[in-house]
Order: sequence, then structure tokens, then C-alpha cells
Amino acid sequence: MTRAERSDAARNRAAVLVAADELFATVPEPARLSMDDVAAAAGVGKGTLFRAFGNRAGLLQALWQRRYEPLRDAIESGPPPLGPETNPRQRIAAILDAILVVKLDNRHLTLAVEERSGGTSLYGQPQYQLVHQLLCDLVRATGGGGDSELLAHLLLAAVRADLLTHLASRQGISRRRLRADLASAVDLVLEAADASPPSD
Amino acid sequence: MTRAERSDAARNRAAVLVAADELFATVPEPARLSMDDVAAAAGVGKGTLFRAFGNRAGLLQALWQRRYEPLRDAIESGPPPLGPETNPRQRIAAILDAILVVKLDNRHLTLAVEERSGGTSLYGQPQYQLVHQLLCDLVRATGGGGDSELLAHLLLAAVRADLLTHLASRQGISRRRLRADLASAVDLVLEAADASPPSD
DNA sequence: TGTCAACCGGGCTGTCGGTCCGGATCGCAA
DNA sequence: TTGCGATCCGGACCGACAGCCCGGTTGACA
Repeated sequence: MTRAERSDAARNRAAVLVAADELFATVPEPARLSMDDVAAAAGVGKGTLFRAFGNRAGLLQALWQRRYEPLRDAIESGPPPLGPETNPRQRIAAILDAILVVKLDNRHLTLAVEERSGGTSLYGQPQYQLVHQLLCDLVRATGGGGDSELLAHLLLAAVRADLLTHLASRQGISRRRLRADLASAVDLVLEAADASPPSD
Repeated sequence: MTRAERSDAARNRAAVLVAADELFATVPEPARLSMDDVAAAAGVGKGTLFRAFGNRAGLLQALWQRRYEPLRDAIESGPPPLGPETNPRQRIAAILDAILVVKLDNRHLTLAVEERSGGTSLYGQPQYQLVHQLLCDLVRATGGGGDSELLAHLLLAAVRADLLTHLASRQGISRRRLRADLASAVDLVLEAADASPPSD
């Protein structure tokens, strides 16, 4: 039986989340942020840190979840243009744009989350599989041709953290320009899918 | 002044390349392949290994270069459909298809090469930037709308090692199916770009 | 064959993710 | 308030791994 979490454990967990958030926002190279650093910044022992989150990936997931949850809720049950009432074409565009913005706002964190390490891959994360499934359905609903699964992967590949970071930080492309270009690219893909119905 | 490489150094370098190639082909989890393993398999000391390739990334680059070179040559100066005489649309499709095949054939290696570690990113590699530049030009030559830079990134994102590995190894999608789906997706994107000329 | 620079090997170091366990703390009950 | 057991804390500890170092060796050339 799982007992209720003790109050000091909850307090420490919260402290870690706050401190880690702060660290990821300020540190220049997220890959070099060690668990010891996080523990020290949170004023907590390493044992506590690992008991609360299991491992590094667990901590990153927890941090990312906090950032992503509002967007997920808006997509699942919010008002247009993210919510389910929007027509598929516009909804896809709105979702990808929102993801772009969130990832840009949390560049370091998303970079670390999507980093492939050990046996984990971006494509194995439940978060990814959920949004991919949704995009699949939406793409199919636009009635276009092509394989909807691969198309959905393609659309999501456009907002991968390392690509965004390269374009924004390394190449200095502005957020406005990025959003506009993404929107036009998405539109282009969907327009084509729309214009070429299944061949049979 | 850089002196000529001594013969034993050249021999050892070759031995390492052979042994590492073999290891990457057989080992199940490429991320867990340590430099010590490579050195041991090549029958060479660790010092030799690091002197020859600088660091892990250098070794991976050298391995990947050997695999990628034939394709690069075929693209730069070979016969159609990869060579420069082909029309842009078909050439883009041919290039992406060839990349897909090479990456699938060297799954573990490409996975390790594209792995983000330290300050390196796929998008910072000269190999990537070269093929991206070429695709940019080709996309622009098709005369379609949209930002050619982002479009080229999108096309290349379709053949990223982790995505291919997920589709092929994790989901069990056949190579034939993968190639067909990629071809249709590429065609779809380019068709749309073709059909919607620049807005001004 | 002698000489010396280049090279070899593998032991060593620093770092980091993750574990362990003696001691402190919390929650509850009387 | 006090007693008690389960839960939690903290930081020392471990194993793995990238990369460095240096005494001994070997190839190149006269």
C-alpha cells in the first residue's frame, strides 16, 4: 500500500522543482547541469533528490510536465483555436505554434528533455505519443493523401528542441520569423495533403 | 609543421576503424559502447585511440564519413538520379531516399553520431550543413513558396536517425514501407511548394 | 647501426549518475 | 505531552566512463 507522502518530503520535492527550474533558466549549458548541482541549489541532499524523482529523466519529466500541462489542457478541452471545436487545419497550425512557443520559452529544459540518453528516446515518451496520436487523427480528418502517421511525425519534427535552438540561438532568427515560417510550412504541407486525396 | 604519419600509427588507425565498425554493427545499445571497449576490440591502447581521433565524437565522425562518402560523391558528381543533372524535384527525392537507406543500414552508428552530447548538435555538423545547403538550393529551384531554409530542415528531419530507428526497430515498419511513405511525403511537400508560388 | 622524434599502452584523474545506511523527523495514538 | 515506528534525510560511497600523462618502445632516416 502506498502511504500518503510525508509533509517534509512534499516540501523538499517542491523546493527541488523551484530550484531546478531556476537553474535551467539561468545555466548556459543544460547538459552540464548535474544532479549534485540541483540538490545543492535546492538545499537538499542527493538521496532526497533521487528518492523524489527516481533519476535524472524523472526530474526532467516532472519539470517539463509543469510547463506543458496548461497547453495540454487547452488542447484537450479549451476554447478555439487550440480546443477540439476548431477545424482540423487551423487546429493543427495552432497546436504546433503553441508548442513552438513553449519550447522556445523553455529552451534549455526542452533540450535536456529531448536529449537522447540511455534507452530513452523522444519517440518513446508518452507525451510525444499522445500529441502524435492527436495530430494523426487531425491530419486524417483533413482528408489529404499520404501516410498520416509519418506526416504527423514530420510536423512534430519541425518543432524539435535542437532544431529550434539552432535556428533561434545559433542563427539568431527571431521568434516572430520562426512562427511565421513554421505557419507557412505547416500550411503548405496540409494544403498539399488536402489537394491530393488518397489515390484509390 | 605536420610530419607524415608513421606507419604503425596508420595501421592502428585502420584497425580501430575496422573494429569499431564491427562493434557498432553488433552491439545492441550504441550509447553504452565505451572507448575502452573499442580500444580493447582493436587490440590497441586507449592512448592510441584518443591520439588518433581526438575524442569520441572524432571517432564517430570518422566512422560515419567512411559510410557517407560514397553517397556524397554520387550526389556531387554522379549520374542521375542522385547527380546534378537530375531535375530538382526528383533529385531531392532521390537524395532523401538514399540517406534513408544509408542511415537504416547503419542504424546504431548514425544514432550515436546524431546523439546530442556536450556542445555538439546535429545542426552544427558540417556534413549536415552541406546537405542542408544543397537541399535549400534545390527547393528554391523548384520555384515553390515557403521558406526554403526551414523546408530543407523539415525534409532532413524526416530522416533523422532516432525517428527512423523508432519506426523501423521499435514499430517494426518495413524498409519498403518506410521508403514508400517517405517518397510520398516528400512528393507531397514539394508538390505543394510547386503549386503555391511566392506570394509577392 | 645509431639516434631521436613519434608513438604506444594502460594506469590515473575528475566527473557524474545512482545507491546505501545511520540518524533525524514526522505523524499518530494514548 | 510523550512514546514509537515508519518514513525520510543527507552525504559518503560506488561503478562507469571520457580524457590525460608518462615511461618505455618502435619506426624513419642517415
